[in-house]
Amino acid sequence: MFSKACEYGIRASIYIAEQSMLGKRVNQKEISKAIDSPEAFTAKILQQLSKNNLVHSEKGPSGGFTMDTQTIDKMKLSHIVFAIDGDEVYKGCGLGLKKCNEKKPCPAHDKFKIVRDELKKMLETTTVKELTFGLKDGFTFLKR
Amino acid sequence: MFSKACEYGIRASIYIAEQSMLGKRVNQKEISKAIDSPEAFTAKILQQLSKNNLVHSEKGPSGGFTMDTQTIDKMKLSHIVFAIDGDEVYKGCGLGLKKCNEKKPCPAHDKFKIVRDELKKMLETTTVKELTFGLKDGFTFLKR
DNA sequence: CCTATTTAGGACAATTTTATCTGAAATAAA
DNA sequence: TTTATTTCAGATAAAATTGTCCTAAATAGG
Repeated sequence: MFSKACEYGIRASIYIAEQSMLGKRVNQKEISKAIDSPEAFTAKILQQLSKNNLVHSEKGPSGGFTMDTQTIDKMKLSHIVFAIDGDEVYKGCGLGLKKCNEKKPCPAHDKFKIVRDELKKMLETTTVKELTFGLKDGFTFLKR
Repeated sequence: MFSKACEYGIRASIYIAEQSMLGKRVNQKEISKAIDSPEAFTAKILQQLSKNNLVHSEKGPSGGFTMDTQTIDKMKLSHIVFAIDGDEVYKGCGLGLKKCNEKKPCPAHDKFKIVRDELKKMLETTTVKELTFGLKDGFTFLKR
């Protein structure tokens, strides 16, 4: 559904948010360990998130990544997905047609529309913050 | 959402079904022209569909691909997707975890479940046959 | 039987995605 | 000021996906 980069990006964001709420700054190594992802590749994705102002980064010793309170409250999954994969997932044609729209739809247009709208709605309403809640209770997991 | 191979596979299947209902057998060249896909690559995908008994192929002059009436009536999108991409799209974890399930879910498990179930349902209930209906009327399109 | 046409199958090539490596820039602390 | 630590940026590598090419196998028709 999403690219590996996007999956890592979402997991990293959730982890950073969780740790930031505990007042903790985390670095690349910790993050990739916490979400079980390749370190260097994850670093690239963190750069992307940072450029898009979805996470805050600081260099130097005791540096690392944080997410400020405002962002934690506002950030939706759609922001991460858009920054990494774009909106093709829920805007593109299910059958891969370049110019598929209401006026000249592919045969499955309406069928896919329902699913894609559902996905879009989910991504746009789900906050990163709410996804952190289950973590501390040990109800949900970011690896394995 | 799906691989290119799968997108071409679905489009090809719809086209073959449509032509078969008109009593016409179609060959690789016609198919890739009709759905605007790379010919050799499409040939590979047709092989896959043929091996999975989703389409019928015949060699030699005046050979080509057909879909028998029974198959046209029964075939769902899920059959094509499964044959080419597998069931990862609607069974795999949205965040890419290998062992994500009800007992040990990822933070977004329930959120994704709604969407994936919707997708699964759509794929399992949508027939290739019904997708051909709009084509003859010029309401729907398989290319561009 | 011979030839032309078509699918089947395998090897190969190009592109995209995933992942690694190396050095520069920033910065905190000694 | 020096050193160690960290992110940033660019080059490179590996793997997967997408796409091509060539030959074999089947078969219809002359």
